[in-house]
Amino acid sequence: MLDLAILGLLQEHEFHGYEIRKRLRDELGLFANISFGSLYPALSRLEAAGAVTATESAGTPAVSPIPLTGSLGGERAALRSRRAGSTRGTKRSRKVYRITDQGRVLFEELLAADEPVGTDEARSFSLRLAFARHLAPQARLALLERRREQLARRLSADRARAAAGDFDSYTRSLVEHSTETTEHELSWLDRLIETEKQKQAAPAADQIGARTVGSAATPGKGTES
Amino acid sequence: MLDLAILGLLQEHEFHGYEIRKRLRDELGLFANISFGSLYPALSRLEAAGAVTATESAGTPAVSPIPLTGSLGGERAALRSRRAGSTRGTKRSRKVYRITDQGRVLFEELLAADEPVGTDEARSFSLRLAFARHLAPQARLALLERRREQLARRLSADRARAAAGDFDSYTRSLVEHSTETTEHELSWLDRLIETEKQKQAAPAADQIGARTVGSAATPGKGTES
DNA sequence: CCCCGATATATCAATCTGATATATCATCGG
DNA sequence: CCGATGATATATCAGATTGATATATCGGGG
Repeated sequence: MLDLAILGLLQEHEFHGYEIRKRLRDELGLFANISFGSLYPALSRLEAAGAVTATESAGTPAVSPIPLTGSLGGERAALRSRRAGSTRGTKRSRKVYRITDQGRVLFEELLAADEPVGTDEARSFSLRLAFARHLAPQARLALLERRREQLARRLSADRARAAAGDFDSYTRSLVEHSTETTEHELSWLDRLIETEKQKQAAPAADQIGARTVGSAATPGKGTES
Repeated sequence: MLDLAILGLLQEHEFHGYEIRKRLRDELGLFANISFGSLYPALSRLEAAGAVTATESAGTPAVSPIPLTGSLGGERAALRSRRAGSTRGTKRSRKVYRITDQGRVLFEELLAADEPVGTDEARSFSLRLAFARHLAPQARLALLERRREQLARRLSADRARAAAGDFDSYTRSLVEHSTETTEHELSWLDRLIETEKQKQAAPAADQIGARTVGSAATPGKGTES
């Protein structure tokens, strides 16, 4: 779960641990407050797997106030070890993580996989949808429809429970609300699917060659072994 | 989390592990599929804490097909040890769990506590609401209003995210849907709160002495064991 | 000057999931 | 009668996550 989120964040930018946490919290909102006890082990995991590289940095100040679309392409000029000269502005030695080619492959696998990544189906879907722009139109549609099936299953389960109906008023209200929420999400998803199909039916012409994943029709390589 | 769910189930019935799992899955629906790796340790935990007692049973057949509202009050007549005579119908030696007075106290504490029980706020609230009938009207209202505050916080966070708006269409749709869902739940909660307040304003006269928790006004004993 | 809050990394116990192992019993087909 | 399958039933393990705690640096307010 976290692995996918981290790799997704690192797609277009390099970050250090503490800031990854902030981004995940403030931007996506999917992870209310990731624990450092999961974040740092996840980063170690990814580093051990060769998906990211860590660079000890004495940290280029003025980056903190959220530049977002900033360029800062290849400047790994820091690396004064720790506690070297301290050019002033050395907030504190940080580990800056950058995604590798291997990491991009892993990202694509995690993103396009059939099974939910991690323990929570809803979270898994939301996370993947947040990165859906990295998926091939085909895989994107598949993602939406897998989620649709999940919700349909949940809806029948909810309805079955509602029909059984040996509940007190609180539990009944809970089941009813759950049913409504599922219906609401289902209709939202249907709209998304409809939009997606129209988008694919139309030639659209622009940005077809964008970085995509999971389509058997991808030209050349097809690295997703 | 699981502790509260188990104790809640055992309030009005005794069960063995496997069936607790089924009940939690089929009735509440809050736990899609509890792992045995959490269920059995939880039962051991509760037993060690003196909240439940375990009785090795050779198991009274014909209980399996979901009697639900069945009486079967005090028949712990089994207990032929394991593999004794086997009166036929001895499914398999099971451990039947029964809640203790200490367990009821623990249940009330967990149910009325301010902090979410376990890791998931939504789940924690749903679980507590499902057992809200065991709460004093006062504590019940407090539960609803604590949840209301959570949702209000989430709503502002969602709106802040939506306002920032540097998203692609998928993420934007996600944020919008999340906002709508939160609003929907908020209005549901407001209705619940309103109903609850009216219920408390009206004398109602009947079932005031029901088992309640967290009210300093609860009358004596109340042991319906 | 000192404490506080933000930044930054790290580790620990407790818990939960998913997988796996073991064993009994019922049912259905051959 | 036998074997496969699936439901019942308990147990344990590795891996992931949370919440708490520890450590350390830095800027600002009182």
